[in-house]
Amino acid sequence: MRKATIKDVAKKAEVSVATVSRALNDPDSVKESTREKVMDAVEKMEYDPNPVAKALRLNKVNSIGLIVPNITNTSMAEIIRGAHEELGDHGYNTVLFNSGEDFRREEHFCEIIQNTMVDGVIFVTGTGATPPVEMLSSDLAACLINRKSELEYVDQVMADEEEGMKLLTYHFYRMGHKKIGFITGNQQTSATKNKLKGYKNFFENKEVDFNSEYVISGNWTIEGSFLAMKELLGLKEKPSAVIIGTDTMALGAISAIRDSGLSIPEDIAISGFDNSPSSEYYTPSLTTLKYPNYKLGKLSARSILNRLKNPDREKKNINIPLDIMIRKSCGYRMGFEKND
Amino acid sequence: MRKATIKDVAKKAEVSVATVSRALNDPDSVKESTREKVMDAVEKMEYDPNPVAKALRLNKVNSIGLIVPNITNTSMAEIIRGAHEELGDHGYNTVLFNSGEDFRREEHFCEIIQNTMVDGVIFVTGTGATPPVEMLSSDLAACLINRKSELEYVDQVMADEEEGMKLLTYHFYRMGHKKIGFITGNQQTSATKNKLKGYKNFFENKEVDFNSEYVISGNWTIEGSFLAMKELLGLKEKPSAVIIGTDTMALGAISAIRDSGLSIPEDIAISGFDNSPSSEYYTPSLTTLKYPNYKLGKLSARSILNRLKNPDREKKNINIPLDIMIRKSCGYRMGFEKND
DNA sequence: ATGAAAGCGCTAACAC
DNA sequence: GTGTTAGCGCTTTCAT
Repeated sequence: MRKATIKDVAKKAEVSVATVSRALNDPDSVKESTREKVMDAVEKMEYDPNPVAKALRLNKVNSIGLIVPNITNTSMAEIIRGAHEELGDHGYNTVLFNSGEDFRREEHFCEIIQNTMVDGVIFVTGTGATPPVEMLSSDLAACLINRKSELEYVDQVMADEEEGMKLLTYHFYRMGHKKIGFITGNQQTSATKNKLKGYKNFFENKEVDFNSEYVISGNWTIEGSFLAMKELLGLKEKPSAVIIGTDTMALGAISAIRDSGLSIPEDIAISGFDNSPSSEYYTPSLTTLKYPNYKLGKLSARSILNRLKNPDREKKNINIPLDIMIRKSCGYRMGFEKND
Repeated sequence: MRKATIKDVAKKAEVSVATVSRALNDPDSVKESTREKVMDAVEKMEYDPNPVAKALRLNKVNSIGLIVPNITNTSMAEIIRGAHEELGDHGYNTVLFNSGEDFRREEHFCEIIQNTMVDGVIFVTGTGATPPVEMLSSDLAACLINRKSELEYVDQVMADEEEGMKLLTYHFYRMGHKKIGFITGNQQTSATKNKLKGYKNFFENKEVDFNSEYVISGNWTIEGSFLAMKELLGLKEKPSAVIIGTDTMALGAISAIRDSGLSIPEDIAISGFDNSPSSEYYTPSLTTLKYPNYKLGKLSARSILNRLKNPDREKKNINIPLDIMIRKSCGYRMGFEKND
């Protein structure tokens, strides 16, 4: 049988279509007896309002596009999960676009999304170029995850590496460490600069002094990190804890410590930074910082929903602190902090 | 500026809206000069046809819902990737629903999807119950992945365990094995029955005889498999190759072989079945069968697209053979077969 | 080859 | 509290 329309329901309930619409969308505005008649007819005819007609009328489809570089990647999956959940909780659907790290497909998506039924777009960017958000018509709400954009109407939510570094440093401080070293990546990069900012900022508010001898570049390689750790270990007052800029570099630092006959975390406590999948299996397991992927997804969704409600609000930049992932290498024994 | 509509374009191009529509959707039906005028206006006004209006008029939204139990799972991600790609190639969007293995949410999705702008639904089912497809209004095309349904209008695409088992048996046969054992799971289950069918079917067309001594239940446990392998090894004519019903059970079989002082694959070649993530790291790495997730996604999309084209076609069941994953435990040395 | 107009199913402004 | 009706933006029949 043909799907029932509002007209059919109106006829059956012997009221006008307007009343049916009201009974459904604003029940209090119709008399109870009428409402019951309508609901009865709705039930009997298995009436489902046509979402397309509604969308046309209201100029609002209740869907958000989500463009990701690679669903296969588990961090990405977490982002999607977070965004999807938040959107769903607010009655929005998630329209997925997977570019497979292909910039041309990303561009293509930006093009076709104009002809797609979405109220807004969340971009998750991969390692590649910044997505061509400029292509987007300005009446589409947009939010960027982990990328910046100068566009005034494009919100962004990012993982806050500076804050993360502060967190890590403070964590060691709380455990009694006063001499905390830092093996950086390439110091020219903004990633390293941000971390350095977090590291330095920490000292400003503590009685511990910043010591430039404790900051050495590991040059983003395992070997570089090995050398850097050796250098730290050669200091007359060697640090009792060292933060290493990436989990991979930590591998070099670990072997340098072993090489010197020291043990982790007893003689020296360490942490990595980015929670690579294998860091859990290092010996000892590596304390590190984890991208809050689920939260990134969730907050980006919230952000775009807010912009939809208030299109003219000013650009919003959200920075999410990274989650600290406490494992054995930092010597903390009080159990694990919870992470999502 | 307000988004341009077809009316605006018509005015600018000094033609009727009908002509604009035609110029866009059926260019050959308008005079070249007119077409150019129209296209010019379209360009200038940055006109994008409103997809919602189009959808209302054509009663077709060009989107398919994809309900999955858990995006976080990598097999699921592959399914999504396959489906999304195929849908995209045919101009369809993918509306994602992630139930998080929660049956209540799955039910909820079945409910709201009636009020969602999709032309059809693909269900990927997890370990839980069969999704409540009966709830779906029959004018929504539906396709099930890895589950059966009696409903006449619901297509299904499944991984073909029987065919997979045949593949595996044939693989050993090709390598010269005549005595091929099979350690099954619980023999009451349909999964085991299907595999057994594949195993037996193989012998029907070969000069090798089926030998019931070679089929022993490992009872789905590591210990059971250990015992089963011991039994096979104790046969006067012990098999030279053994297929084990699950990768996990293979662990028991492996230790039984070691325990008997035999080595894999030199003395006895083995394979597992389901490509568990760790099977690659067994010693030796385990030859096994892999679910063709990407293909499952791709074919389910194709299936639903076909049904949309031809709503009255008869129910279609697609069985996809599992991909063989050749590693060291089977003794095959000619390189790896390709897998997606 | 082109235009006028109906209508997809719904909501909301207006009238009563 | 309820009905009438215009109109969201598009495609398509029917005329011309």
